[in-house]
Amino acid sequence: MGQTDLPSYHHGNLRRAVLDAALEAITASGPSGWSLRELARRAGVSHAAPAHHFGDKAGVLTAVAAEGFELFADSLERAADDPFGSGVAYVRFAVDHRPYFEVMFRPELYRPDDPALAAARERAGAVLAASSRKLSPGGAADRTTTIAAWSLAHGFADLWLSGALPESADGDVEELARAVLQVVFGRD
Amino acid sequence: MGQTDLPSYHHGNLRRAVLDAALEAITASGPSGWSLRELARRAGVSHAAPAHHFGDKAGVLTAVAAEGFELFADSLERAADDPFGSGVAYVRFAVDHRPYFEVMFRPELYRPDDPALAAARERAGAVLAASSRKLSPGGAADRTTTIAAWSLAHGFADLWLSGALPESADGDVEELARAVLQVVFGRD
DNA sequence: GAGTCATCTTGTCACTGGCAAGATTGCTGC
DNA sequence: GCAGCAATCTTGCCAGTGACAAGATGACTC
Repeated sequence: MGQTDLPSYHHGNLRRAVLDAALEAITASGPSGWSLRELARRAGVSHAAPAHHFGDKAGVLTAVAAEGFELFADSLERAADDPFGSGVAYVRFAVDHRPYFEVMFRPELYRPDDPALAAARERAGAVLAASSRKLSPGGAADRTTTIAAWSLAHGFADLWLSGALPESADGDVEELARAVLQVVFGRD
Repeated sequence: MGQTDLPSYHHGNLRRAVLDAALEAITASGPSGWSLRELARRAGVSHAAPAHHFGDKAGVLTAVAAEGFELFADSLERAADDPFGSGVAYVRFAVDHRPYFEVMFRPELYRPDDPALAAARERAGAVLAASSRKLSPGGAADRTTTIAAWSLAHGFADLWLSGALPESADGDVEELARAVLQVVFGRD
């Protein structure tokens, strides 16, 4: 019985543990309602351990945003055939991965020029642009239509998450999202 | 020469001074990038003075949100005749009163059940609802159209403020907003 | 099994939020 | 014109936080 579950000096995967703790904390109390030391406690390490991996609090949020944009790009890619489906996927991502979404579009929280983050953000942007290109193929209004579609999905997601829509309380997100997105995307 | 501009014990209008300092600080570094003590220093009072008026940090942000919703309702009222104009006013408000807007739709930052705030929020909501009622008069799709219009304006404003739109760098907000809003509001 | 280096700990400092107790001053009634 | 009162603001304090420095531990390599 030599081997016990005594905590070893080296955690093994502290980086992931801190990120997971951060996601939980953001879910519970927003992107600023927690401390680095609290994440350290949740991961069972000393108060200064997270700093080694992330530098500071902004470093943690940068990593969260980067991972978020990667997952976001994945989600959008799976629906890239169809602009309407991309819109639904946009809203679904916001609701299903709320802690990521709450950080991603708030660049003052992290370091927007971080290379890994910038790459992920641009990948997501490219997928989004490609899918919206199918909305109004060749037309001169391309850019305007793209921004309108993006704004609609983004605004709906943001209003839903903030609880501004009374429907947030009990309604079904996807059902309402489909009806709303139809207004611009013009089909079912 | 008896009367000098020596700082008196009583500030005179500390509440407003702290609010103004908060608005400046939010403009500079977001709704969480500052401390109560910093606001006190800016207002030239002791570190505990703001607490008397606002209780704590959430109290300051509650007051900011309440004032924001009042100003927001005022802006929307001036454009209430016309749904399209309301949409433009929505975006204008977000851009012209950015620090307010950045707090208003983030209820985890303040106390959403504060009476003054709730009243202001409901006033703004009522103005918005009244104006959007003119969009699709009598139709069954009323609620959906309303949410779509709201989402479009809100999403555009949020994306613009976050810098997600490349156009944020140099373009003219109102021009682009008008073009984008037209997609749902369907006129110029 | 010695050297190397990433990982994690301990210790520390200035700063923050929030509370308690006291000082100052405007105001109200007389 | 002044006594008493209540609002306003101050000083002092404490636990908790972010950030840094220096040292301990152990995994990995040759």
